[in-house]
Amino acid sequence: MAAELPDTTYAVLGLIDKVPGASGYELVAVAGRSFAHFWPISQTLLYRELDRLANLGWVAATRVEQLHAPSKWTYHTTAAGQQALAGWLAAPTPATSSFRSGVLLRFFFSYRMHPDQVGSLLADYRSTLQAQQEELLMMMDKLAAVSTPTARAGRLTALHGLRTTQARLRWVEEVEAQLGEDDS
Amino acid sequence: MAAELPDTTYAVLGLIDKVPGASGYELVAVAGRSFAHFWPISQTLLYRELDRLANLGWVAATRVEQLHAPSKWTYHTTAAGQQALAGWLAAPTPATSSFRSGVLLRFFFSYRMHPDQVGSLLADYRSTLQAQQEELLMMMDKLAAVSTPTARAGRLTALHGLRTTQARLRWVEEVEAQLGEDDS
DNA sequence: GTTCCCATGTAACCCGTTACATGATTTT
DNA sequence: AAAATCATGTAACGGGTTACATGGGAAC
Repeated sequence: MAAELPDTTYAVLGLIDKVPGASGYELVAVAGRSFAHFWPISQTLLYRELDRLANLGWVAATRVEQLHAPSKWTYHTTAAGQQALAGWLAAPTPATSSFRSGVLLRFFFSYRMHPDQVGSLLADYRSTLQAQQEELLMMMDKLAAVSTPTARAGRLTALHGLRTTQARLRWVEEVEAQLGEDDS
Repeated sequence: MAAELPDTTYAVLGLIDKVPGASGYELVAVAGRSFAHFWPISQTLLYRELDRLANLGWVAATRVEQLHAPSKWTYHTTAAGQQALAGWLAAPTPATSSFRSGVLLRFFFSYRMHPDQVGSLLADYRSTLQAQQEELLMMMDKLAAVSTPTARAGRLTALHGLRTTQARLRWVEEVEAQLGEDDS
């Protein structure tokens, strides 16, 4: 019986299924632009998964020579790969979700900080959230122009991030208001 | 120059500073009840950090014999440990935050699923979110009764989780409504 | 008398990261 | 001449996980 594979393997498999004929280099870029917000993958890891998928026979690699750029490997899913992807999608989701926030961890110990340190912690958090928000808005804008099922799925995951980010921005304001009361 | 320590080390250090005289076993329980929502720590890892902190001289361990239970080690921060904690809190936060969601990853590939598979994916997601919400509400309720700075900090981090969870619940409804339109 | 709570630990694994290497081609 | 893009890879590390071991006292 085969050992269970990490979700990351299926993430890369799904990407190749979505963008057939792409090189590893291109897949890294696509991953960074698409699901990086809820499933980040580093370049090294993606290449490792490419190896694994090829060994499993789930993707096939083709060498492509280029004139104005170095040669590259391109990938596409095999029938077995598409079946594996479908099986993974059909299986019950084990609710694998992880969240770690350095900001919240520090805020949890904020009673050991000077009040203005707490202020700048929140201010920094707000600006990262705002940057995130703009990025997500741009992504959704770009996807709104396309009316394919894949674009819609991407747009809705971006919306998930946007709603999350907006709620957290409101939280920052809520907390700042509450802390402001005590300082006066 | 000392290698940089992971945030987890400071998380445990902060916990001991917050709950002095606790045993490793108790700290595991406290960590699970307090910052597990944004900084989960497994039992094994926490014990490893306890070792590290003792070796650093940031916490001191005391053996305590018990009559009706096995002997235990209890921990409290040293002056050096408190200084290290303060230094960590004062340093600029490198925005270490990571988020990985198995649900979103699958939803991103939902165009390869049957419509009712998407439906149950969302339904499952909703119930985990609702369970999370109730847990956070209970936590906030319990902390609202206490009016110490540490309780307030804990309550506000719980509020962060609550706002996040609520936004995601609204996202589920938003998405379900949008998918419902197409099925009819 | 089995199961739960207290209490600490070992072993093994591997996912994911950072840093670095290489080399050609194209743009500035 | 330098920097950016394309393209793939190696090496080393470590943080975090799961599974398991142990053992006594308490509770049901």
